[in-house]
This record gives sequence, C-alpha cells and structure tokens, in this order.
Amino acid sequence: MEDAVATVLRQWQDVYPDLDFGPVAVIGRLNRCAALLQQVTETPLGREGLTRPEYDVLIALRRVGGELTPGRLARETFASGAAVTKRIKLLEERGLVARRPDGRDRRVSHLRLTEEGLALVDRVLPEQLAYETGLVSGLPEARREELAGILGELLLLLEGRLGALSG
Amino acid sequence: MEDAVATVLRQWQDVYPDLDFGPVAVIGRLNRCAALLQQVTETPLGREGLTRPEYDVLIALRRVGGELTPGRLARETFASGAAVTKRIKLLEERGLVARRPDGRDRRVSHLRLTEEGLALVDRVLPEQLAYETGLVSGLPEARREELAGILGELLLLLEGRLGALSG
DNA sequence: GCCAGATCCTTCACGCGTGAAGCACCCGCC
DNA sequence: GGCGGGTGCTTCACGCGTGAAGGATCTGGC
Repeated sequence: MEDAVATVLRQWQDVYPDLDFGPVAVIGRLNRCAALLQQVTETPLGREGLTRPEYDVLIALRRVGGELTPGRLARETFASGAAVTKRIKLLEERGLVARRPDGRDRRVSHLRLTEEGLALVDRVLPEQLAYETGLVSGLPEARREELAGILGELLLLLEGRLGALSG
Repeated sequence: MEDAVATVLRQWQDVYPDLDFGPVAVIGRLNRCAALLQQVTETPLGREGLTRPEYDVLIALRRVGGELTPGRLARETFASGAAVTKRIKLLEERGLVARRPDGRDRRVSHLRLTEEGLALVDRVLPEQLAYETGLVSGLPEARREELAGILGELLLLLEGRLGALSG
C-alpha cells in the first residue's frame, strides 16, 4: 500500500529515468498533506460559520491576549493587508471583533475580541484542537514529534530563504 | 533560534496551559511550510507564464504519457471538474494542449500535450526540479528522506480518512 | 425501441484573495 | 512651520476556484 505521491514518483522515474525526483517526494507530499488537512479542518469550523482564515484572525487576537493593529494582524496571520481588511469587516459585522481608534496615530486602529468573540474562541478552540488531534492520531506519538521537529527545521530554512528574497 | 510556529506554540501554552497543542506543532508547521513553498515555487513557473495549477495539468499529461479525459485529469491533479475545465480552456488557447473527441462516448474528449506543450514541459520540468532541490537542500539528505517517509505515512492515513468521509 | 437514472463535462453566480492604486496621516529636515 | 518621503490602512478591478445547476449522452431494464 503506497500513498498517492509514491505512485506519481514511480511514474516519473519511468518517464525521466535520469532525473532525481527527491524534492518532489518531500514537497509534493507536503502540499498534498496540507491540501487534505485544510479541506478537512474547515469542517468543524464550518459548523460555527467560520472559515479557516477568519478563525486564524480570531485566534491570533486570543493568542496575544490584547489588541492588534490590522498590520500586525496581517503579519501574525501571514496574510496580505487587503485580505485582513475584508476579514475584519466581516468579523466586525458579526460582532466578534471590535475596533478602537488610536489616540496618537489616526491612521491605525486597534482590534480586540468582543465578549462574544472571546466566548466563541474559548468554545471552539478546544473542539478544533481535539478534532486535529484525531486527524494525526494515526501516527504514533514519537513519529509525530519527529515530524514536527523536521518540519520545524525546514520551516526555519524556508523562512530564512524567503526573508532573504523578499526583504 | 526558533521557527514561527514554535513562537506561536509558546504563546498558546501561556494562554491555555491545560491544552495540548501537539497537533498544532505538526499541522501548523505543515500548513506554513506548504504556504511558503507554494508562494515560492510559483516564481520560476511565472517566468514561463504558468501558474502552479496549470503546470500541474501539463505534467499530469506528461506523466501518464498519453491522453487523459477531463475527469481523469481532475482526479489526477486533485482539482474540481470546474477548475479543470477552465484551465484546459486557457491551455488550449495557448496551444499547449489539444482535444480529441471520443469515438464511442460523445460526452468525453481526450486531452494530450501538443508538440509545443511537450517541449515546454521537457524544458521547464528539469528547471523546476532543480529549483525545488535548492529549496530543500538546506536539510541534510538523511533528514529529507526521513521527512518524506513520515509524510508518506501521514498522507496514507489522511487519504484513507478522507476517502472514508467522502465516499 | 424507449425511458429512467446515471455519468460526464460545462456553465453560472458568487466569494475570496491579490497587487496596485489611493488616501490619510506621521515624521524629520530645512 | 511646512514640505517631501515614508507608513498604515482601505479600495478597486480582476483572476481563479467553488458548488450547484444545466445539458448532452450513455446504459440497463422492460
């Protein structure tokens, strides 16, 4: 029994026997895992009427425990400014997030969770966590830690590399 | 020096000391790695005027070595039928892909790479592969293989789980 | 033969993210 | 003190993917 990417790799080796598809074994699987996970992890959030990116905004605010400016929020959730503007708009309309103008700099505002937003996160986050635990629970504990460790190394590399490219 | 997800995990442990964020260490990093990689791997393709999904269509046709129906192509690239329809349309207009009606079943058609499409793939794929090799080359060979292995296990699990959910 | 239901692809309306442009505002220099 | 450049957010037009609906075609049972 092999995974979908393993099948693809065998096909490639037949087509281009001289090329090394090693990176595809990593990157292809990474992309595929992420795609499946994103598809699936939206399911429990969907029951609360949230998308993943919206949830990401809410939990970013919860995580820092205080207020964030739109710009900080964009950096915190790895999203573009324009995307954050739209998401904030929706979350504000739903009463989950509130805005407070800055006294000194009138370009910025400060965002925080409302009572309702906080309650939502405190309710949903444990559920979501339990759900995600179930998704990876097929992998033994030691294997999961190994995976998290190597992904951490890779992530550090990629962040460095991207930082070098974009700024 | 820690990666971005490690920072986030520390914040979470302060906010909810009783919850286990183990799955986030895996899933969060996976998503973040995939996001960075997708952003970055489009760069060399962009020089050829291709998006990642378009490239995926082309290489799927190259990989199987023959013709594919739109439906097969959708399954092969893990995309929706509607998305494939649009992509085929563009690739046809650019002369990279050609369509041949089926003699027996007039609902379907068979897609193949044109000469030009084949030449494009044979030129771009090695470049792309070299580029991707560079991206993961910071990780030692053994570590990469370990990563590919564990990701394969996880992928197999997720594919099984998703298959169970969706049919 | 023919009809019901299944299959395959395409079309449609819509939502969401994007990069570029726009706008308001702050700061440092002269 | 005012002006140029920089910063922070929002708006805009657009592209792309999505799920649902549509339309054409095949197939099996009668």
